Amino acid sequence: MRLLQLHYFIEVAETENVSQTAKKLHISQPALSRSIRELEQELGVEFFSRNKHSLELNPQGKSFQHNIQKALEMIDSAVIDARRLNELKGAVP
Amino acid sequence: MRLLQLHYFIEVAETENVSQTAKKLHISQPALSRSIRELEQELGVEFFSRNKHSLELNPQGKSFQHNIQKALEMIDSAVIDARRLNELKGAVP
DNA sequence: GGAGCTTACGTCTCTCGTAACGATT
DNA sequence: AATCGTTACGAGAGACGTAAGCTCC
Repeated sequence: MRLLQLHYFIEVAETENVSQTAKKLHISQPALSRSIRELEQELGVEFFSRNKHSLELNPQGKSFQHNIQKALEMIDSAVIDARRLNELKGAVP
Repeated sequence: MRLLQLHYFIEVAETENVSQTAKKLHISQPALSRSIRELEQELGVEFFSRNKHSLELNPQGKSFQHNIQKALEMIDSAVIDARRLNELKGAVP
């Protein structure tokens, strides 16, 4: 499970469209399709209902989307907080 | 920023000892040392005070440790929840 | 001198993009 | 016929382990 895969998943979950998301993320369509599929295989969970032509987020996918989105936001905040503390370093007289 | 790097950071932050943590994680000492350093370089923040022989977690490091630990737990929970929903799939008559 | 962190280097795995295919509308 | 998702393959980048160097107790 890679961090980038999780970001990719969030974007695809919002649009339910790989081609469109690939353009937005500036990566190729196959690379994005593979990332999502490998994530599902590794976790042993299918997040999308596939009919060989389109994707639809299922209940597991919706749950995962919600939880992972919060986790990613938390990581972003952790970085921002650390950088802020780093800026203040030595600012106390 | 890799997910594995964050896990490594959490472990090293707890012990403040790379060698010991490397044995526990079953990776080499240099690989672990590099992972931590690369994480710091990428984020532009130093998490440890170094005196060329030992490490000590600084305020930025403590903040990051706390926040990232919660984020990683949230990711774990997200996976568990998704798997649970997957098991229940089709269980409703 | 022993314990600990870092740098150098070769190898190997993995990810990506291009190309080709199958399916659906 | 056109659009969308998936698979195949070659190339490039990245991560790890071994070996070597340097510092502190």
